[in-house]
Order: sequence, then C-alpha cells, then structure tokens
Amino acid sequence: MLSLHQLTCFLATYEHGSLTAAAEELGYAQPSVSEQIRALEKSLGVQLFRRVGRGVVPTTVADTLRPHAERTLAAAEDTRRAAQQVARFETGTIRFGMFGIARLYAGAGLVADVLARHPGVRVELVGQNSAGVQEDLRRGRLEAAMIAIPQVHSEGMSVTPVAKDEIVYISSDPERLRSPVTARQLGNATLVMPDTTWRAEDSVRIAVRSWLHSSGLNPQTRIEVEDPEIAVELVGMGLADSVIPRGAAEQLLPRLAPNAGWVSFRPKIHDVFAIVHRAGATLSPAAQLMIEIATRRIQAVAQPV
Amino acid sequence: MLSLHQLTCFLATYEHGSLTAAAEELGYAQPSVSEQIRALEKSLGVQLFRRVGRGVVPTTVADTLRPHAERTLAAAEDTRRAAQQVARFETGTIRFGMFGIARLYAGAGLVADVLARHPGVRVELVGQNSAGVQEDLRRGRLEAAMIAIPQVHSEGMSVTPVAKDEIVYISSDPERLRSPVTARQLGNATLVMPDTTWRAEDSVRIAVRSWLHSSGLNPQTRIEVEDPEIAVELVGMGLADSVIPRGAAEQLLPRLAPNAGWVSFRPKIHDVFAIVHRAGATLSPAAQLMIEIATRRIQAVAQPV
DNA sequence: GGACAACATAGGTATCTCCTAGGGAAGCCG
DNA sequence: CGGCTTCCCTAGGAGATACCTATGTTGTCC
Repeated sequence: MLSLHQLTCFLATYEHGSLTAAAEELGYAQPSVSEQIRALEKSLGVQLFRRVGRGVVPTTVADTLRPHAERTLAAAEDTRRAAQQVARFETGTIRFGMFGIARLYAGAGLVADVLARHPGVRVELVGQNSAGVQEDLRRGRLEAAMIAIPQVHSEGMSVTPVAKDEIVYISSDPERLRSPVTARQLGNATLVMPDTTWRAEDSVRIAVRSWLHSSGLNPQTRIEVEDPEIAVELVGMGLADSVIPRGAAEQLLPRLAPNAGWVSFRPKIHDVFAIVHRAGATLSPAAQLMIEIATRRIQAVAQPV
Repeated sequence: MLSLHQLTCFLATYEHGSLTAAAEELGYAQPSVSEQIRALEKSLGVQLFRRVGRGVVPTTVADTLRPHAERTLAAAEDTRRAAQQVARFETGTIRFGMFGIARLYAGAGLVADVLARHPGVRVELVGQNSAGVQEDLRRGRLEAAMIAIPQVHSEGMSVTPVAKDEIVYISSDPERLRSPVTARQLGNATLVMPDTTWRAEDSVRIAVRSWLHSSGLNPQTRIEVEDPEIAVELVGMGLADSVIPRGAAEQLLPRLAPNAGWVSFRPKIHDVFAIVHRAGATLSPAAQLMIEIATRRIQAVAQPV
C-alpha cells in the first residue's frame, strides 16, 4: 500500500543520495528509512536505488518517479493547508439559518459583520421558511439557526432565547395610536398581515392569536401579503393597519410609511428570538462565531433577555 | 499524521453519506472507517462530518476539502501508474554503457531495436571512454555495459564474453594484403591508429601490443587520430595502414576507402566483447533487455562465443 | 591493513489498524 | 405507541506496522 510517508522518505533519500542523511533530516534512525524505501519499491514493483557498496544510487526509475512523488506530497500539503485556512476562517463556507422577521432587519448586518471580520469566507444565510429550517437542523444540514420561538418543535433541540422584541400595532391614523391597543380594539381592526404562506407557523401571528384567544376574540385579517414591506406600504396608504415587531416597525416605517406610527398593546405582546441547534452537539467554531455575531446584531434592535 | 488511506475513507464516506456504505465499498468493517475519519479530523483539526442520529452529514469544511483530497489521491494514483508504465517499458529511461568500436557499429542498431520494441522509452547509450564506463559501473551510475575485454579491471565485476571479432590489417596497397601479416611485417608498417586519447586502454592496441611483444618488437604508430573514420580515410588515401576489428573494417572500408582491403594476421588476433556489470547485483529488467539486444546486435557482426 | 562510513539484518517494543461484539439513538412501521 | 431496523459508537483483542538499538558486512580512505 502506497503511503505519503514512503514518498517522503524516498524524496529525502533521493535528494541526499544517502539513507543515513535522509534519516537524519527526517529525524528517524537509518534502518527505518531503509525499510520505508524497501516497502515503497515492493509496493510499486520497481527498484528505486541501487545499493552499491557504501551509499545508494538512484536508478532512472527514481528519476522518473521523483516529480510524481513531489506532486503527490505537494497535493497532500495543500490539503492540510486548506484545512488550516478553513479552521482560521481565512476561507471556506459558513452556513447559518435565520428565518422570519429577524433576517429582515439583522440579516444584512450579520453578513456584513462576518465578512468584515473574515474577508475570505463564503457566507450562506439560509432559511426560506420555518419548517425548512427546523428540518435542516434536525437532519444536520444546518448546524445552528436563529428563529422566533413559538414555532419550535423542540424535541432534541437546544433553544436559547437571546432577545425579545415587542409586537406593536402600526397605523397611519393618529387616532388609533393615541393609547395602547386592547384586545377588543384589535378584534375590530382592519388588518394587513405579511408572511401569508407561513401564516400557520409565523411567531407574530401565533403570539397575537393566543393573546386574542384569552379574550375570546378572533383576529380579523382583511389583507394577506408575503412581504412585510408591502404590508407597511399598505398601512402608509391608510388601507389597513398591521401588527409587526417593533424593530421592524422602526426600520420600515420611516422609509415606507412616513405618516404612520406604532403603539403598544395592553397588555404588551412580545416575540422572542432564540438560537436553536441540536441538543448535545458540540458547536463548531464557525457556528459559535455566527451565534455570537447574530446575537449581538439582534440585541442591537431588540431587548436582550 | 495525514495519510492517503484517511483521504480514501473520507471520500468514500462523503460520496455515500454513510460510514457503513463507505466501509462496504472499501471492504472494511464500519468501525475501521469511523476510526480513520476521526483520525483525519484530529489530524486536520476540523470537523468533517456531523454525527446526527442515524447517519453522518458532511460539514461545509468537508465540501471545501473534498476537491483537495481528490487531487491528492489522483496524484498518488498517478505516481503508481507512472511506476507501472516504467516497469512495462512504456515510458521511462533506459541507460546502458557501451564503449569503443562496439558502439560504432552496433550502437545505432541497438538503439533502433530498443525503440522499435518500446516506442515510449528514452534511451541513453553512454560511454565516452573506457575508464569512465568502468567508473560509472563501479559507482553504480551505470548498471551494465558492453565493452572490449582487455581493459577491464575486474575486481567485483561480472564479465561475460559474448562475441569475438578478428583484428585485421587494412591497407590500400594490394601488395600488403596478399598474405597474412606477421609480427615482423607489422613492426615495419607505417600505421595510423584511432582513439588517441584512450590509447593506453584501447583493447585493440593492447591486443596488438601484447601480440607484438611476444616477438620482441614494438608497434610503430606514425599517425594518431581520434576517430576510426579518419584513420580509415587516411588508409584509403594511401598515407598509412591501420589495424582495426574486422567488423569495423567491413563497415567502414566500402564507404571511406573503397580501394583498400583487409587481411588477417598470422597468427590471428582477436578482440573480445563482453557484458560487464557489478558482481552480485540482481539485474533490472531494463538492463536484461539491453544486454539481450546488445548481444544479438554485436553477434550479427562478430562471431558469438 | 586498519579505521571509518554506510547500508543490511536482527530482535524487541510501542503503536496502529483492523476485526468482532455489544450498546444506544433515530427512524420506520404495524 | 411499542417493536424492529439501521446506523454509529465503544470496547477489547489480534495481527501488522513502524520505530528503535545493537550488530554484521562491505567498500573506501589513509
């Protein structure tokens, strides 16, 4: 069986023209190198050195094989170097899951932070929907993710809340922003809600629904859209009001609905963001890095817990 | 310590997405592959697979490393293939020593024969002078050679005569070719002799000198040249006679001195060609090939012994 | 001819590699 | 929901390997 060690011994011997010198360079005893060369010759079925009295002389076969051996060792060294570079975040890919409103107002900053600290890496911020992220985590395709809590099927998952964001009512009618919104008021409101496709798993909707249920009321959603941006624009046009996390409101309102504002619920409702990964897993340095940066980013726009 | 075996296990596992499947493909038990992967991860300092419940999932590090591992294994396979091609004479270099008049009239044919049988090989037919050939043999730089015998310092050398060639007298004076030349006649002749530089070791000269010494005479050499061709041309011009092996005479006279001819000595003198290599050495297939072809070639122009 | 230098050989030990056997977790299915 | 299967891990042991030191052999140099 051909081995890198044999090739190393071969090259050292070839270059020094001596087993003893090669052994000295490699830090072995002379018989060890001798044995490796013999094993290599047997493995390849060719004679590499003529044992001539005192000393060894490379055969023409050795001349022919030398560049191949060098290329092989160089490729191995290259493999090792690539691994080290990845370990140091000088290159490689960092994959992280992030779903929902969190990605909307922390995603770009998160990617920017990672690229600023590690310019050589590729970043993959995945997560089309909550179920997909959870499936990826469960199957091991994702190591860690940040998601809003209510939707977590947490068997075997480690869930660490890192921030909570108040859920607020937004409207372009100043009248409705005068005082905190009650369940009754919300029940009577005309609403536009985003994330239609994932409405059943959307943490904001789940939080609001359970909040309303305790008052015996049902939410009334008049308009369903996918993008939070569109929902906010519709609020700006006065066609409906909406319910979104406060961080999103503060980011989107000035840009998309300057005449609108937000107001708390009474009692207040919160959305909680958490880091999720498989329970019992040892997190890789890359995952730890992403968790650290994502946490810092989300805590810049939501309250730390 | 990184090893090719570890890389093989890594690639098999990566491609199958399973340690068990990889082990089956490689013909090992599953724990063996598992151990190799673990050793590779430790050696590189990175995690290559996430152990997730049943099954393993490659990390992004594994994605990054895979092409490097493939290149390394390909280079190793390339090394092995090169060795096999050399062993089958499909490529590589064949080096052989040949000195003196033998090369002159068997060298080109020898090279042609080798190239005809093994079109891919490089051929080196070395031997500027007898002493150099012997030194190369002794030092191991040459594995085997064909040389004329008298000059062999045979300690530690295996000498196998394969052909003998009569040494003849050449002249453009028909009078001198009438009957075999005696020692007295040779002592009175005006001679041109080739191989000036190596005159002390030239087998023809040694043979002739000892032949003359038994008659108490000394050779008279009027002209010294390097090339046998020039000596023969001078003979053709009638400026001197010469003494060369019959094989050389038959090849050179028609071309360079059509009006000249040759005649034996009385008693006859012979030059013996032998295969020489280090005693006790096991000959490589390449050397055996060259010996076989060179012997056949030389026996085509000289008498086999 | 004696001293030295370089490789081969021998023998012992530690490590590595591979196996079999058995345990535990996750997924599949009745 | 409980049993079965699948897949990986761990443990322990046998055989091979790699390395060492000590010694023998041979060629070289003085």
